[in-house]
Amino acid sequence: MAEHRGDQPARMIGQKVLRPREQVEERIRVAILSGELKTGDLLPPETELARQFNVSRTTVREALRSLTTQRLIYKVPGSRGGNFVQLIDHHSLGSAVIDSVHNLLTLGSIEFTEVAEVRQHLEVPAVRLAAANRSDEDVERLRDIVARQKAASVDDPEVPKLDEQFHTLIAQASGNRVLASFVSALHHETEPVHYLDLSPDVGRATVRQHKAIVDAIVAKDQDAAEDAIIKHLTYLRKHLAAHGTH
Amino acid sequence: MAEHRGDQPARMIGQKVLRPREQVEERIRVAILSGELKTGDLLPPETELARQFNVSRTTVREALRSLTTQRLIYKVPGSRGGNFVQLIDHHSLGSAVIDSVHNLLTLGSIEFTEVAEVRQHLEVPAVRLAAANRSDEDVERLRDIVARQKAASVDDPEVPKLDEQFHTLIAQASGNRVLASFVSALHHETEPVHYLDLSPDVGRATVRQHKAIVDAIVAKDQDAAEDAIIKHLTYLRKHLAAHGTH
DNA sequence: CGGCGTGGCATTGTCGGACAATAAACCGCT
DNA sequence: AGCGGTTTATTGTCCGACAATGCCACGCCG
Repeated sequence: MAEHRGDQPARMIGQKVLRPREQVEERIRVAILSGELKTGDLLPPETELARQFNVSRTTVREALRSLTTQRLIYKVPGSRGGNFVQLIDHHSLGSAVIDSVHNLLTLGSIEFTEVAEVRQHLEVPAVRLAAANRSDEDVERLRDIVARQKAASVDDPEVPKLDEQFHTLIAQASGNRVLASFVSALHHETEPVHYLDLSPDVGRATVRQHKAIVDAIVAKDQDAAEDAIIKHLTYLRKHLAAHGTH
Repeated sequence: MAEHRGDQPARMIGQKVLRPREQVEERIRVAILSGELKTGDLLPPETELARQFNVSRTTVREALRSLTTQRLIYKVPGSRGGNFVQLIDHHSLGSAVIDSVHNLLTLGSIEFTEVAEVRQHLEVPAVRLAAANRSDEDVERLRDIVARQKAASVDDPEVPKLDEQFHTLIAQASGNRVLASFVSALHHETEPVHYLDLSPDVGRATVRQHKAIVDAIVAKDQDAAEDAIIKHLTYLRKHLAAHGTH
């Protein structure tokens, strides 16, 4: 182990030269993705990693910074701190989509309507699958949400959050985690607008439509669920366009 | 400008303390997302940024490393190199989805079938929109792809790439860039399997079905397009299950 | 005159070491 | 036993230096 930096001679031709930082980053990434390092595991201290890889702590830190931004690890300062392996589940996909869509929207590289359109197209299979695959707990959670929506007044700041939870819950009940992540993420990015034009009438209608959707899911009636969600989405779209969505 | 580091006293209560790296990163991010810095623009050298922000180059570099990982900038070493503002369009969304889905699949946090299922659900609205919104150039490109697929032999290494291009082109023809990014990304992650069991018979049938889809899109017949894609997807699913997808 | 190596130069990449900031654990005083 | 200061392990930042990179200009040579 007396090898020193800078010795990658006589290797396969055409092999791209990897900078030290890239190699360190890749080695740690592979260790995580292969399961060698599991969720919650604490990596060795940066000085120790630097010693093991035989690079400077600066290089190790750049690799760790990149992995942190990729959400593969998270950093905790302090005595018992360190670099921990981040939990990586389907919510990561949702976060990634949210970030990217948010950037694209503020830059004007995509239109708001494109996001909303995709979300609506995803919600139809989501309710159908939910009606097919829902568990009893799903039903319980959905009824709870609808009850709280009925109780909330239209100017309650909780309203948008409840609506997002409602649609997210349905997507989760579908049993397809990719679908759930997409619906949740796209809903998160399209929600703020709903919040604007919310009259008591619209609020009551929304709750009624939500209830119809839940009833269909409870009855495991896929066609009824599809009808209900389409009515709901159509209703919302109408009451958005009326408000002038720039 | 004689202020020195470390002086953030007497500020709004509850205001989270931001580390220097976070502040630098945020300032640059805002500059990019606000349009102050445009695609292709060259940032000042790291030493100059360090001087302007009154932090060390190390800190600037960590901020830039994070922004690089987020694909907001890219770095070029060398004399005329520097940190450039990355092009941020809807393809960024596709890349983000690909990366995240890939991680989740190799970690076993999501199932392959979940990804394939969502993709198939998205392809239906994609062909319908394509039939409605296609341009003449879209038609040209699609016909070109199908022609090349017909010409290619089943063991041609181009086959998977052509299939991905075909489905991606349809999604692009829909006019919805979010939809196009999703379909393209999910297809990219689910394609390798198709590649396995590919007999000449299946190859011919695939080309025939592709042609039917294109014909429907050319005719702007949404219902026919939906029928055709559903037949195609069903056919593929059957010939995948037969092969035993672990 | 034109190609081509070659050395200069600006910039990023890495190094090494020091110190500051952080936060948990420890210890001692009451 | 509670409380507060102190120790300690680790990440965060600073500094200065040098290596690596890759464009550019210049000059050598054909």
